[in-house]
Amino acid sequence: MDKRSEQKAKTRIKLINAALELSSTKGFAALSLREVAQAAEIAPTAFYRHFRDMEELGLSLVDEIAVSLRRLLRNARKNSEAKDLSSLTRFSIETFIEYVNENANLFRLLLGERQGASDTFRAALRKEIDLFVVELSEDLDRLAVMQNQKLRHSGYAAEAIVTIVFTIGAEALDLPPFKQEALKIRIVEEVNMILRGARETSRVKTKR
Amino acid sequence: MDKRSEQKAKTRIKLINAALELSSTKGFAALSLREVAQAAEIAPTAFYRHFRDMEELGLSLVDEIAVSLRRLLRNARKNSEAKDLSSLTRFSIETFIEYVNENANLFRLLLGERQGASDTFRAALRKEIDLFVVELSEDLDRLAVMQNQKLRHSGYAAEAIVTIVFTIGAEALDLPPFKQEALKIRIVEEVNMILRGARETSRVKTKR
DNA sequence: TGTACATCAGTGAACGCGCGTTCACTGATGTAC
DNA sequence: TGTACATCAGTGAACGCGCGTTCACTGATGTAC
Repeated sequence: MDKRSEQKAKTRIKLINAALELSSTKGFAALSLREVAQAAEIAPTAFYRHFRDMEELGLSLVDEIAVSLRRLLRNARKNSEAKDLSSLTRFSIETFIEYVNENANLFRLLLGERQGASDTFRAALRKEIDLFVVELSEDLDRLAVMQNQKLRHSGYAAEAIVTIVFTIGAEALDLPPFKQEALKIRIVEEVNMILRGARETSRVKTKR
Repeated sequence: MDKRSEQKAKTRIKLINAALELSSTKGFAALSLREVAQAAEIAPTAFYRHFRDMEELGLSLVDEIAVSLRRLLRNARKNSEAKDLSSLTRFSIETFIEYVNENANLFRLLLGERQGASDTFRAALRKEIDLFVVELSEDLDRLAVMQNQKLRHSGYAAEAIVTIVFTIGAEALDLPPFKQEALKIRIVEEVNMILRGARETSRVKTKR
């Protein structure tokens, strides 16, 4: 690869990381172009070689989130075979919390700007979350078949689970590790509650 | 009452409303003291007669939210007698969506700053939401007794319900009224799912 | 009631500062011959 | 390979602007006698 474009790519990444880091404390909306440039160790004017303005940078951050979410899903699935539903749930939630800790800034952005940010920004984030819900919904259906069970409304169940896991999981960001264990338990309990509620108890269905 | 303090109170309310209105489009974090003052039609310097800084104003907004949430709860309870659980759920969620529409700006703030805002701000919001969860949890227990049912973990159920209703309900803010009906159905389905999962099917418990 | 003084919400000028953006530039890297 | 020119990521000065905050002030309202 070009030495020139290689260097450019590096600077771009520095900008993205700087924005990610700064946004985690004060929120993306409160960032200035100049402070991001400074944190990335370039002159403010060089910013424009990479992004038209802060909004465009923001959309790149959403892309980062998207890539990262897909990686999360892949990891969770990789180990999802030959397990009963209950330990799979537990395992997936642990994977998730781990991911949240490793990508704290990305995650804060994902949840923090879901409301309040610009329309474009908000829509882009919504799209990624919806995608995630669809994927989970398909996984739930597949699992149900494997376990000879039926789910009503796997779509609703998936949406409810994602909402719970993301929102409560976000609290992990403010907690010391030793308190995260209790959080995991809460999430696991609530997700199991949803799964139980989504299951068709065949006893009710078949007339005896 | 003092004519002077009466006037002062009016100006204070103007400041609060201005901040609420402005924050709904760009987020509270992005507001400047001067633009809030201008929207409230006072000189920037008069701001200091009411609040030490923007953070203090923010905490007053949280108070507004708190008052408003309590009013919501009271309304929902007022009509909660002599109804079966399913129509009560439906009714409560309708009350809630109505409330969200009427207090759109307060609600946007409540959800938007849950992440990302300053620590004080975030903690204050968390406290209000937790209070709400506790109240709902007690209501659920009371209802279960009335209906001769048992709930496991009414606390978890309440937390899951509040998370779902608030988060999905927030989407109502971006929707035209005719699309809100579908949203309500989604919320009702998901809440029922949680309630179903929380119910102890006595068949499982008693040994026949 | 009238008068003299105190209070205090709101004003307007002024300050230094960081902001986003423009512009002409530099100098290392890339390309054509 | 060497040379001459083109490209373009990053620079630094400069701009006008809105920011938060200070300060001495005004004038309506409140209070004491």
